[in-house]
Amino acid sequence: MTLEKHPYHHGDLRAALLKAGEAVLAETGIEGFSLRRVAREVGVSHSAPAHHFGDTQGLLAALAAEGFRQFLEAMQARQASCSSNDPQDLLIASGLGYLDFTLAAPALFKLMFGSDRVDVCDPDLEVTAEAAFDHLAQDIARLRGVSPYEDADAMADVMASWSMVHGFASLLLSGRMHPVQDMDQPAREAFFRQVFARVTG
Amino acid sequence: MTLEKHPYHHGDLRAALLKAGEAVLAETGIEGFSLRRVAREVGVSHSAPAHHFGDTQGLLAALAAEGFRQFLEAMQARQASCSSNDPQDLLIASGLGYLDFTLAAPALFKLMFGSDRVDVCDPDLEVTAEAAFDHLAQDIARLRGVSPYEDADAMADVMASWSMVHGFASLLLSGRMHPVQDMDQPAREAFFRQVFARVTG
DNA sequence: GACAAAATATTGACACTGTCCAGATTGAGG
DNA sequence: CCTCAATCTGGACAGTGTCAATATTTTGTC
Repeated sequence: MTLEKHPYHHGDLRAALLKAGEAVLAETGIEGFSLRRVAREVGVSHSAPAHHFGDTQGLLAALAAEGFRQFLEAMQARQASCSSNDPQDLLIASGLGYLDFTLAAPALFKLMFGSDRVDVCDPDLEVTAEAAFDHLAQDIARLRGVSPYEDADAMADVMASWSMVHGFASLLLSGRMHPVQDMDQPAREAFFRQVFARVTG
Repeated sequence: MTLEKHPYHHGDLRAALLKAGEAVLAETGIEGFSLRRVAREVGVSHSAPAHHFGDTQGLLAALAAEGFRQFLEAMQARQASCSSNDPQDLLIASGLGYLDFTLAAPALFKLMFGSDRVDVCDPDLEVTAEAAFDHLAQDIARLRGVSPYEDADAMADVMASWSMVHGFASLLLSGRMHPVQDMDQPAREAFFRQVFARVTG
């Protein structure tokens, strides 16, 4: 068979669907997302994805899980490029990584945190989401010298920090925070530092 | 004609569609929302809504605008039932109203702040959203003694407060803030007060 | 009151969607 | 080699949004 474009078995269809799915999601947003479109993109029949992800919810859950991995990486990357070792600076770095991811992959972000269209009970998704939360918890642990899981005040710090950065990011995406939207990136970061410092400063 | 169930002209179809639309939205969520379903609910042909709202985006924009009105009312209601006149207490009351609305109409909240499926440029929507924002701005003006529109620090206060309460509400809805989710209402309110106080306290 | 114009609602069509089901193709283990 | 399970295809079905053509009613004007 010289034409090897369409072997009956794709080889690694699951990975290909995830990759294409992410692209489609970024292009069309959650509402325009279509399982058939993803299959078409990969060059496979419209009901092939079902064998790997069940239904649309399943694929979106897998994408969300992948999103949480990238999300964690974004926070870690900002911390890695942070010269300081001050716990406060490291927390802020996480916040900036949070924002980086949000702005880089808005549709994915909305999927992870807002959508009714994803199976929230997916085990892999729960694990990766928990890992991202844990990262923030450890930031606070380093800052307060006590684990949030053992100290209610520290847990309140986690919730406050999380709410602040998440609200900031969400409002930025929603298109309703006009004053901040119009800033360029450096100005926005400076503003965010100023705002974020209130909660832990 | 003795049977007056289906007069050709509905009378006030626009209002009926809005009402049914809100119910459908609450029941099925944004992703499951269907224009035909709303029309069916009202007992009218599947393309009748087009004459009043154009397309789905149009109806959803109108619903979102209506949502912002209720949203503002929820904040005002909490303030009205607030015995204190302390600006700080009034701000917190707004925050609690913010939460009230979020928990009472989660789908509407997501529509107003998160959805790609609503026409963000709808004039009525812009006005009502602005009015809600203004309410918060006045809370800060009262607290700081200067208008946020004329003072950058006060505007930063607005953004910080808004981000905090919005993040708290969003995370609560997202189902990812487990520690707070499991609280009953009084405990959650107490916790929110504690968290929210950090940003303006 | 009569009649044209505009607003309102219906019906049918089209392309698209997700999901189910029966069948075709392939790879792996006995 | 041969069976069996995994994988993939193609067709079917009900549902969707939106468009265009048509029907009905109200409104404004003479």
